[in-house]
Amino acid sequence: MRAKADTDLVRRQNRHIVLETLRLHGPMARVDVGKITGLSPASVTSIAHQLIAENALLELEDDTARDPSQRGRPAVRLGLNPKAALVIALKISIDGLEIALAQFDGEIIARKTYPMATYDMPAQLFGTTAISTVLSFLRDNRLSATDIARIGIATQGLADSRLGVIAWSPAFKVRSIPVTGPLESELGVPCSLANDANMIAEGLMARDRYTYTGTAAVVFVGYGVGMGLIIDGAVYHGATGAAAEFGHMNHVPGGAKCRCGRAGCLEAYAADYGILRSYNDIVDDDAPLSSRVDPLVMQALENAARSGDAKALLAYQKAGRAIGFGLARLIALLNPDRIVLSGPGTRALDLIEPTLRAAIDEGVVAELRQNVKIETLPIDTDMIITGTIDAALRHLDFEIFASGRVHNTVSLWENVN
Amino acid sequence: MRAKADTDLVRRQNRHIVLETLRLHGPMARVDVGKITGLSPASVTSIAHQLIAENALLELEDDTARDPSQRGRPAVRLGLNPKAALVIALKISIDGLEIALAQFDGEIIARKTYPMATYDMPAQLFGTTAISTVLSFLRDNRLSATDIARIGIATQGLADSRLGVIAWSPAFKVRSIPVTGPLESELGVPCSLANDANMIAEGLMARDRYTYTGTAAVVFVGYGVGMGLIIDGAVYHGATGAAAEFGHMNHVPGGAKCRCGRAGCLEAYAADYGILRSYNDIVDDDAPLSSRVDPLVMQALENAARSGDAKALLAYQKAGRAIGFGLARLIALLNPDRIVLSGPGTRALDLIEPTLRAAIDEGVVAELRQNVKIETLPIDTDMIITGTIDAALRHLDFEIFASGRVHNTVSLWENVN
DNA sequence: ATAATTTAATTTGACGTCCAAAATAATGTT
DNA sequence: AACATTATTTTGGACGTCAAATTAAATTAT
Repeated sequence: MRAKADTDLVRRQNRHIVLETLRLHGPMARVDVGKITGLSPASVTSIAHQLIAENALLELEDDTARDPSQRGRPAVRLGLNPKAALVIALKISIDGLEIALAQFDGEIIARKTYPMATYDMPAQLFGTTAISTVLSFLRDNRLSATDIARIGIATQGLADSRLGVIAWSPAFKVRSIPVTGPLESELGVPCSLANDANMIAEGLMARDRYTYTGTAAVVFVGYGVGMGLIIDGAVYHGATGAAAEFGHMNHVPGGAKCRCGRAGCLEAYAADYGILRSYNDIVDDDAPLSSRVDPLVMQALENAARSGDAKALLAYQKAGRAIGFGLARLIALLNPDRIVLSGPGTRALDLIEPTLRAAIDEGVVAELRQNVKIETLPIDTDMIITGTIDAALRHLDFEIFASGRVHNTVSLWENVN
Repeated sequence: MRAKADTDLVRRQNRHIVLETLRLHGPMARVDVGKITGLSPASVTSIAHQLIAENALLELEDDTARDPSQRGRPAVRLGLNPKAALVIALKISIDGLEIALAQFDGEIIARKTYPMATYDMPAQLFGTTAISTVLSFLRDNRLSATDIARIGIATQGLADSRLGVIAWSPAFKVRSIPVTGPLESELGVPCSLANDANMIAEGLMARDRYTYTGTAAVVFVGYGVGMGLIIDGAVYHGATGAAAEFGHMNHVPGGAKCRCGRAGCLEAYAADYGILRSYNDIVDDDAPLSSRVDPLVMQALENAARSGDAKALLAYQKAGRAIGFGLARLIALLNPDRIVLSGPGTRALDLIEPTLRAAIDEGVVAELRQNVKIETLPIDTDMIITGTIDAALRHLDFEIFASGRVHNTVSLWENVN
């Protein structure tokens, strides 16, 4: 049941859509905000007045884009105040921690990748190491933790975003690694943890808001197989925040052993290491190969397949069939309107696509199949970082609009300059 | 992006939660509505005044429940006006059409099952037959189509609720059967078509609103295997309204032939006819048996399995394994917090449950498995009808609250009496 | 019987929001 | 310099919620 509504809710909602409009379309005049949102010019004026007073918005001076033959009073464009707040994105990988610093307008103003031997770390050590790494990053940028409004953290594997714990990840030997707890208590900054594929979906939505309004599944194929699920125009996180573990959706009961400890996961057939194993003809119940495969090795395998190596081609076909049946199952269950294939693995799309499409046709009834658009998108891994930033900023939009009072951890213009 | 808000939205929203509260908890005093919704007594008075004037609510006279030692001015209970509107639920089965007539308060005041040889019908004939059946039902109840505010239709198989067409159903030999189109144009009543398992989920939510707030999957096992998916406290319909075809989610690529025309669907192992086929040892690529199995036959098979018939037991175990792996895949993908097993097939739960649970444990990583509650619920098939009514009434709540003006097809008290 | 007490519902007045319309501002055109 | 045009702000009315005061309708106490 929805909560009761009052005039306060009205203002919050309308402040929110003004912020969202400017974030989505970039700076524009008050009139244009009104046209897009449906708000009257009077209301836009009033809301903008508030948000400017709170330093969330700025009136832009540059009339460079102005047409000199345009009659009438010139429009004053409104834009997000880049200095309204700073957010940090953290990306956890098997061999390092990537940190990016972004302004309220989304511009990344600093980034650095720190080597970190995550795999052999005990569970408690990760938090303290991450804290000192972030602090060092902040020092290098002449900032302190109090200047940061929010930290978003993306990880491979199974993230329990409700508890802020990495339940399991290929980047770690151990399980149950607490992340947001130590970071929040030490740095005093609100943190959120999520799966990296979900953050790619966030990035995609930030980039192309009007395309992803219904239900879409974004598949990310590479060293692993991930998925971000967009349901009714919002990234779906599930009960504990671990949703859309497409890579560990079972493909064949009792099949190939997976990094996660189970047998027959889709990933064990379609991730880099799975394809390589197929090629090497290792029996299914062997332990999985080292989970990170050298890209050059994969490149060589692709070339071999393209130049007629039947065994190599078969390995890719097996991968395509696994992904295809996984998608067929997803289509039957969720009836999505769009599936996006992305990730480094799509370089070999010519090798896997025929069996992938055949498997979908074989695995799901035509009436369901025909309503879903399947497309390929060249998404670089950097979208994990940008998507994490987008998600953090959207959260701030909500905080700022929701309270009317700026959250106490949000650095206003005065604090930063 | 959400739409802009104004005072009109506030009233609509608050009218809606007042109606919803009364539908959920039954009649109560204005004060209590205020306590539950968080609205002030003044606002409840104002909203109730409007809704009473529109004949959506009534002040109840019966103070039977009143405690005579209760001091103070006696509370006047508000209740949904049973005569505010009438809705009809239609349930399409392979051999008949069930019709139920319900009041605005949800009480079913008439129902009848009409024999109808659906299976051999040409696609266009169903609509005209259904229309004349509904008209005959209405005549028997001294009503005309203009007295009906809404018709909800539930069907087995794949319903495209966006187009109002049955894409495919075991009740019909042909495909693409238009349903809402002919009914709406002939009767002049808004109609909606949905899958029967989705309507069971609607009924479950109407009964137990506070249990189903997050993500839950309701499995219905019987002559087929269906599923209703509740996501974020609302039944999920997917892009075309065909969502949650769990029964036709592939289990084994190239496996047993299914009624839908594909091979290896979960249903082909776990529905009555699938279990019977397993028992009869028919090779997988044979055509499926007749899709409706006599319950007595299934009863005999169950008894055989319980008294030590190894082949019969194996058939049930195969069914459990198919459902288990299907649920494992669903858990990996959606990370739900609740799975409900229901339907006539759960009579044999003792036979299928051990392999079902083993398959889940085998098919999904423990960290995901442990967060989902799996329970069994004795749901009778009648919940398809009641759930369809619940869904139709909730839609009316929305219409009434949304417009403030009662929809023109809604019969008010004056029209009916 | 009558007053006091208690609880429910309504009325009143203040406040916040949106919007239409009028007023003002800032430019180009004649 | 007056006019036309476009953007923004101001004004005043409509409508929502709510707190507080008032009214209503019962029981209990005297």
